[in-house]
Parts: sequence; structure tokens; C-alpha cells
Amino acid sequence: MKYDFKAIEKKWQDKWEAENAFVASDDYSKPKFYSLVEFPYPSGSGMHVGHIKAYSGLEVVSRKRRMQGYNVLYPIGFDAFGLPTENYAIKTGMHPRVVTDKNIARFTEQLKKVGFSFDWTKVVDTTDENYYKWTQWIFLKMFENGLVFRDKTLVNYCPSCKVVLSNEDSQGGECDICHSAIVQKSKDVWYLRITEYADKLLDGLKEVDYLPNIKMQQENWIGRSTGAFVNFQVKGADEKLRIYTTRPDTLFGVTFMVIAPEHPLIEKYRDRLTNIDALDAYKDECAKKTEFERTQLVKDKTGVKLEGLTAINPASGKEIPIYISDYVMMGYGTGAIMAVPAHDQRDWDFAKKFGIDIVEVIKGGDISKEAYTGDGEMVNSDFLNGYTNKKDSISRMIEELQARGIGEMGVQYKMKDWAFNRQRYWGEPIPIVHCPSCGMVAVPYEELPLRLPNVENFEPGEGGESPLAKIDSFVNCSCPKCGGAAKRETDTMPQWAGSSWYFLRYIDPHNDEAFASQEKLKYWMPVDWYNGGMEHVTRHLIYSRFWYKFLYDLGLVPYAEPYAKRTAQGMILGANGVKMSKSLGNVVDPLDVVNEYGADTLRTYVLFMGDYGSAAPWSESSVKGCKRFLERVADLPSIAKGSGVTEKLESAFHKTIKKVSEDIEQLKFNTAIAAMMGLLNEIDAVGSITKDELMTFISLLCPFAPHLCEEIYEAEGGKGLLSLATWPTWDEAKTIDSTIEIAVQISGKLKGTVVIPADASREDMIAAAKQNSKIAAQLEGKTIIKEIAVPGKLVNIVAK
RNA sequence: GCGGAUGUGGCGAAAUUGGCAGACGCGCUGGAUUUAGGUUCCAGUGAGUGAUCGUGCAGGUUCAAGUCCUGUCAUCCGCACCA
Repeated sequence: MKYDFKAIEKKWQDKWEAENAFVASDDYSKPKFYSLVEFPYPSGSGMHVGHIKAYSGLEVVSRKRRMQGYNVLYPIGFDAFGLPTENYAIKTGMHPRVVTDKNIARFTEQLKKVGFSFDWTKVVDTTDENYYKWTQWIFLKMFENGLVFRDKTLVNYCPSCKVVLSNEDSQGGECDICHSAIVQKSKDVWYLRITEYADKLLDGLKEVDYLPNIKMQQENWIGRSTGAFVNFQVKGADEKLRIYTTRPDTLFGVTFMVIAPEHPLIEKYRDRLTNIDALDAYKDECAKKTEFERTQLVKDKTGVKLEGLTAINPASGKEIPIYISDYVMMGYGTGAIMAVPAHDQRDWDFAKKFGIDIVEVIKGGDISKEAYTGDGEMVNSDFLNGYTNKKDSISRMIEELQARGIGEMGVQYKMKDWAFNRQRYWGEPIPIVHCPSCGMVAVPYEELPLRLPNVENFEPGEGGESPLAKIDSFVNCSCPKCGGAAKRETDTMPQWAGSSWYFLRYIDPHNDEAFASQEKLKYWMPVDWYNGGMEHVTRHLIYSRFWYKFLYDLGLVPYAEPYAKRTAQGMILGANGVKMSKSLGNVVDPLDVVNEYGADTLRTYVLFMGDYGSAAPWSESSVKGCKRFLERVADLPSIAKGSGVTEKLESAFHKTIKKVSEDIEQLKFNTAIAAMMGLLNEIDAVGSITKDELMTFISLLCPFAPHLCEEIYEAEGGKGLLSLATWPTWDEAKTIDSTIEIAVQISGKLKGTVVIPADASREDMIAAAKQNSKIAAQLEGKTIIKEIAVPGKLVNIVAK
């Protein structure tokens, strides 16, 4: 058969669409399979080969499931709010709506050209008002339930994008979008109280099937630690200085305290501090630094002692000094620490520099050289002396603290509340009204969606004000509560909002009454398999689990966790082994590959190039190799005239069916394809196959190269669509060969092989090995010490 | 610094419970077809003339180690003064 991939691919893509081949049905009697991939941000530069790899994995699984009789939901959509579109719109003068529509149309066309079996009737667009209506609706539910609050704090601000960023978006001290340096700025910020769900997010990980490193990253991100809060009496004042520690048992070793430069104690006791000028100066210096500089740079400890205020160590009763230093953060714990220089390296460094006492309370190290952080016997600690187990000494101390009313057990998280607003136009408007008499008032549900006003000018205001603030007709409104004149909130939601619940909307995308019907949610949830990039496992994946768990607590979704299983694909690197980038000129456009080699080749190659979860460089010649494979498959019908089944090929078929079926389930597409290539080599060596065997072959290959396989199937008289035909099954008995070749070793070294019946006993195996002339010759004159036979594998004769 | 992962031919990579290292593909070499290039097909392809040696390096356990243990080096990723 001539492999005219262009004609074939167009033909079958049209046919699948015309016949609604991949539309998930509402037939609840069938077993369901919901496979989810991260929907793309429709950027102006079009699709990247990375998208193809990301979607090809579950594409193969989904296609296999359909052939196995499942009702499959494999949806796609567009996460289209966000800065790149807005920046592009500002640059070109086009409206973001127009830009977005154009980009979505382009992505859609590209995705269809690759032949993905998405259910195109359920496309979701986060910027569609019928979608963001429900994003706002969920936000209001959170507002109603006390999970939304506003606070004035120092925030990460990107001077270039003129936007406030979450900690997650400003990692490493630079803006996630434009990579400019982040500065700290005081702002009114909307927060979602995600910390309230910290324990639930952590505990929920126990019941889901995520890759171990994904779980670990989430655990690190949430960063739960247990310890104790202890209140230190400030001397001569009716004031307690509260600290958090994970090692309350080292309390007897506390020789000073450190508070963050922004700690309120300073303001409160300004009058009593005799060196307030020095303290203010230090504080100013710190304020100038970004959090990045404060935390990232390895440097000497700095700080200033509070003159005029001291604290009392509640264990030893001794008076101890208090310092301010930037190594203590206001944002973690209570912004104050008890310093135990003998057993904490940071405290040790600080104590050495400022000449503070170092008191050993755990034996085992040399505290004159460095802090000792290991375990050991407690000393200098009164009632704790003699304890050697960390757990016991900690719980004993907590008992004591509670008995004396100066402290209690406590839990802290690294995760902070989620800064949930941006001063930008292209996002979901936050549906809140500020009323001079009623305060913050929710926009009534029946008024949703609160639409983005259609305006010409959407450039950000000076000083980081939202573009919406300039639109009087949007801002001025009446209070939903009292009817008086009020002003709308002008900030919009961050880009992560829309993606936090999109997988629920796919289930019922055109519903006007609810974000999705309960009946459908019950059938389709949870997502059976979610695949995406490693870069999203701490942000999007945590945010969306949070939203989902919130909805679960309201009884609006049926299961406690949204995703039963989560995997991740590896990146595709440029041919030179580094990340693809425009500036390096190593970007591969998937459409070029489709045009030159065909979609089937592209799909096969991205899955064949290596382990699905690992990064791998692009190789054009390997693409050609995959094309060659498909061309040879296209020629298979010419030798499918065989009438008799050969035993050898039959066994090879059963082995391949098994291998491909099992490998797909483990995302081992590279070895699945290799197995089919190997089978093809065997077929060519034999020179003929039966028509049934041909049909089996193209059924196995169909999820990878569906256009070509459909074409062959039709040409051979197959009924209906191959994509909806039956997945082949294997007979375990036929995967086992009757005779096998085993290795023969002498003293662990390979010396030859013998062919024996597969069910030979150990004795027969050894006998057969000894009969082999080469082996016999080598054993000549040697004493046999030991004989080992492993059925199906080898014989090892230990001889001297 | 802490946590995690990885290290196998010229290249991408395979390799149940320890059991013939290098499947499959690329590349390369030789041959056939072709006016030629390309394509396609056939044969070969870890190193070494050889006995043998070979999975980052050094040890160890074992009849047997890519796989298990100890140490070490390198690379990548995540977190990062988290009290």
C-alpha cells in the first residue's frame, strides 16, 4: 500500500469528527474511564512538541480503554486568562478576547491535525463567561465560608509586569512570567485560606496513587512540622514573647532570643528601647532587601541587641538578651525564636559573633567547634537529664510547659495562604463590592457572571492599580445589601483560578444550573488518571485539590480526592540536549513534523524516544526511523495472504499482545513500540501472515498510529471504526515456548547455551548442559563442587 | 546545607523476584537495486587478534550483581536561615 499519510490522516480525522467517534456518552451502565491532561495555555506561538508528548500518553491509554469497552472521557480545553495574552494585546492593540479566540482556533486546528481523540463537544475555555461565572461562584462560596480574607502586607511585586505575585510565582526572587527581579511592596491583598486545608491536603495523599516524587514534593511544599509554642516573660513588662520551636526539650540551653526586624514588640516598646535609632536603621536596611536577598545569600549573621528589654528563660529562670536579626522571618511561626546556640548552627553562628553563652544540653558533639544537631543524652536540663530519646524528652517538656501554663504543643506549615488577586485586566473579576456602610459585600449569585467590561484601554495603572479601576461604569455600583452607592473590587483573580476546577466542568460543560450536575459528577468522578508536567505538581495540583476538597466539604462533589492517579511526562529537549528555546533556535514545530512525516509518525516518535517520564533530546533521524516502521506496516497487507498459522509467529503475537497491553498501563510506550517493531521483524523473516494476524497487529498499533491503522482496517474489510473495535487478548499458554535456550555457566562464567524443553527438570537441565561437547571439554579433569539450575534461565556448574 | 533522582555502546535507550548486559531504534561499515543523490532491501556493528574484558569509581555479599550492601565522585531536579 502506498503510504499517503496526508490523504489518510485528513480522511480519518474528518470521519471521526463526523461520526462523533470519541464523544463520551451518558450511558451510565458502561464502566467509565476519565483521563485528564493539563489543558494548554493558548499562547501566540502555537503548539510545542512538548504538548504532543504530554497528550500522547493518555491518548494511547484512552484509545486502548475505548477498545476495551469503556465509556471514556478524554477532554481538552484552554486555560486562556493570563499575562502573556494581555501583554501581547497591549503591544499590538488587539483586544485580549480577539487574541484569545485566534489562539484557541489555532491550537484547536493543530490538535486536530495530530488526531488526538479528544471529546471536542466538551471543550472548556476559562475566559468564557459561562465558565468563569462558576469560577466566581465557587469564590463566593469560599467567601461565604470564611476562606477569603483581605490583608495589608508586604507582597512580591513585579515592577515590569506591574503585578502582585504569589510566593509560588516568584520563586528564586524573579517573576515567573518575565523573570524580572521581584521587589517587596505593601499592598491590600486578597487571600484564600489554603492553610486551613493543610492537614487535609497532606492526609489525602495517603489515599491516592501519585508518583512517589510527586507526593514528596507536595509534602515538602505543605511543610508540616510539629513542635511547641512557648511564652517567654519579658522582664519588667506585662508582656509575653511567644515563640515556636520543634525542639522544646532544649529549653534549658536557650541563652538568647531573636525576633524578626518587623516584629511588633519593637513598636510597642519604642519608648523603653534606648537604642531605638540603631534598631530602626537595621530594620530599614532589611526592608530594602527582597526576600530573595534575605534568604538566599549565604552570609554572616547580622543583628542588633534590644537595649532596655530582656526576657526570662522559663526553664532556667535566667535573664537573657533579645536581638533582632533578618535570619528570623516574620512569615513563619511567630516571627520570634528561642535561640539554642549549642544545637542549632544558625544560633551558634550568631552567638559566636555576638559573644553569647553557649550551653550544651545534648551530649555527643563538640560545641566549641560547631552546633551539635544529633541525638544524645540530655544534660544541664534539670528534670530532663538522662533522657536519650528525642521523642520522650520533647513530650516530657510539653507536659511541663502545659502544667505550668507557659506553652503548648503546636503545628506549623511552610505553606502560606494563597495571594489571590492580580492588578490586571485579563482575569476573572473578583465579585465583591466595597460599601462604605456595609463593608465587603458579595455580588449576589444571580448576578453572576460579573462580566469583564469590554474596553479599549486595558493597560495597568501606575503604582500597580488594576486597569479596571479606571472604568467608572464598572467601578460605580450600588451595594447589594443596603442599596447605597458603592464601588466594585477592581482586582482580578490569578491565572491559577480557572484551572483549579476545570476537570469538573468537562463533565457537564453546558450546564446553566450548576457547575456540573450531581448525577454526572457521581458517575465520572474521580479523575481516573491525570497526567501533566512536574512543574505543576506543587502549584496547580495543590490549588485544585484545595478547591475540590472545599467543594467536598460543602457536599457538592462526591469523593474526597479529585485525582485517583497522577503521573508526569518528561520534557522534550532540543537536538543539542538543552531545553528548547527560541533564542537557541532549537525549537521543533510539531506541525512541521506532521507535514513532513505525518501525525502518526509524530505520535509514535514522541512515545518511542525514551522513557516517558524522563527528558530526552529530539532526534530527526529517529523520527525517520519511526516513519520507516509505519511504511513497513503499510506494506503488511501485501503479505497477509497466509492461510496457515505458524506456531512460531502465533507465539510471537501472543507475547506482543501481552507486552503492549501491559506496557501501556505503565506508560512504557517505548518498549511497547519496540515490541511491535520486533514482531514486524519476525513477520518479515517468516514472509507471510494471516489476515487475522494483520488485524491483530493494526489493533495493537491503533492507539499509537490510528490513521494508518484505520486505513488498513477499512481496506481489509473491517466493519465500523477500528478505534472502537475490540482490543486483542492473549492466551498465556501460547506465550510460553515449548523449547527454550538456556545459558550454561562454569563457575559463574558463560560458556555456552543449550536448547532444552521448557518444562525440563533441574536434573535434566544439568544433564543436558553436561552433554554439550564444549561444556564437557571444559569440565574435563575438574572436580564439580556445586551444580545450580534455575528453570527457564540457566545452569551454573561450579568446578575446580 | 537539606531532600529526591540519575549515571549502561558513537547516540536515544532495554533488561520480573539477583540469573545469557546492550532488546528496539538511530548512526556507522560492506553489499544489492538506482544514471546519480535519496529511497528501499540484505549482512554486520560494545571493546579486544586472542584467552578475555566490559553497566561512573573503590570495596563487599553471592555459585551468580546493571540490579543488594558500604563508601566515593559526577550530573540534574526540588526546597532553602522553616526555628
